[in-house]
Amino acid sequence: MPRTRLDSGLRKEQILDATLAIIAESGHLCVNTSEISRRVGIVPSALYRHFRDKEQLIDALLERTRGRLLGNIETIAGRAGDPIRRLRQIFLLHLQMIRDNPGIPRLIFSDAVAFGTFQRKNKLFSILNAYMKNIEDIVIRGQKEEKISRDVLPRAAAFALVSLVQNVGIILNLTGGTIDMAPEAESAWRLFEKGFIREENTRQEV
Amino acid sequence: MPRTRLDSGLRKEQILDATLAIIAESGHLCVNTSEISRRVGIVPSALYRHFRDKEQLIDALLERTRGRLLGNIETIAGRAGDPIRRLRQIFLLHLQMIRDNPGIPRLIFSDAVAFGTFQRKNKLFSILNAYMKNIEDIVIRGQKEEKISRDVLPRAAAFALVSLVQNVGIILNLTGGTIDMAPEAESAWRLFEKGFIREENTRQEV
DNA sequence: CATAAAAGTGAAAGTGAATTCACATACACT
DNA sequence: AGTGTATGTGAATTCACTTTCACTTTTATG
Repeated sequence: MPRTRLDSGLRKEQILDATLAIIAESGHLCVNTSEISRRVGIVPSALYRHFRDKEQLIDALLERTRGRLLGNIETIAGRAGDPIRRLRQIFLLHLQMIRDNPGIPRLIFSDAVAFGTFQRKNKLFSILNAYMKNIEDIVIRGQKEEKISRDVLPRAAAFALVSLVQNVGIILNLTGGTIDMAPEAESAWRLFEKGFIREENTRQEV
Repeated sequence: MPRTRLDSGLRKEQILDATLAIIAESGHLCVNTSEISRRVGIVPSALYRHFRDKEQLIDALLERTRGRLLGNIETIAGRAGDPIRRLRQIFLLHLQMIRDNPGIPRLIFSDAVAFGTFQRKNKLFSILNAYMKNIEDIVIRGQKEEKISRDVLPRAAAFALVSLVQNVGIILNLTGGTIDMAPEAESAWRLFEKGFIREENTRQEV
């Protein structure tokens, strides 16, 4: 006997929230229809009113995450100001995001996604690329403004940023939130920044 | 009718090899008894002559991997010579190892492991720690020898190295080996190295 | 060459999860 | 109030595994 009925739009959001929460807590292996529905307060078969199957549910979650992830970065990337500072802002913002939504890196890099369909792998890779592209653009502009050394490969900088953030997420997951390597990551990023600064600037400053 | 019979020790190795190969190709989600046994050339139930259950099989694989991973690094870490060069050797060695054995990072960071039993998570984390400890020690010795800046947090350097290597592995997995970010990783590492060098050294050189 | 232990086999039981379907009911709209 | 539709339910189905077990067959060894 149905207690309450909800508009499918809202219910979908609830279902995606529940799924992300499960991934955050226990990994995608623990995502199953009964656990999702239990959290939402409906019965497993009711899920199929809102999603064709589990695959489509995961796809929807990935799509929603994509929007949130890229929306955030594009706001900062578009800002004016010192490029090195902006890079650091993005770096810190995403460390924060990982802390708040531990399910996101887990979703993005989970095997469920990595070894889903061809399409899904592509979508995932396109998210990663779009993300890196934003970072590269900042580096390139910084180089035009003569603030960042021409020696720096924009893609390498983007790669480094993503790597550090991601590894914080992985270790957070691995240790169940016990060990937070964000300080190490920040410290590592500062080393990177040293490498960014233009030689001429250094000489002028010293 | 059994075609050939093998000593359990050899058969175990075969089984572990097959399992690692499956993980490399398709991720741990695709590890199942029939696929493993198919590759080895036996029947699923025969696996139980060699391992109590699937859990124990994965544990054994993890244990074997641990040995190989740490054995390699300790060889280099123990060597004499310029600490910055040694760090780079370790970095490059592990990029190579990932290329040769794409299953290893996948195993180490797969959810199957991360969300296995408490013990398994601990074992995994202890591998990571042992790995990082080796790197930290090199940095610390480098600082004593006045070759690496005291500003560098040893753990941050270890974290950075692991992050870069790991992300190469992840993207390799994600793109099915199509995209190899090792060059970006190497380039990023060079930026790090700039941060390592002692200020005094820089001033002397300039 | 006899034989016991180790390794392998195939069938079947047990499990848990995804999905389907016929049926029930809350809600919006008239 | 009456009605159609979207949402929810619970039982049943299907499926892919894992694991057990009684039975073979190989192989090493005395």
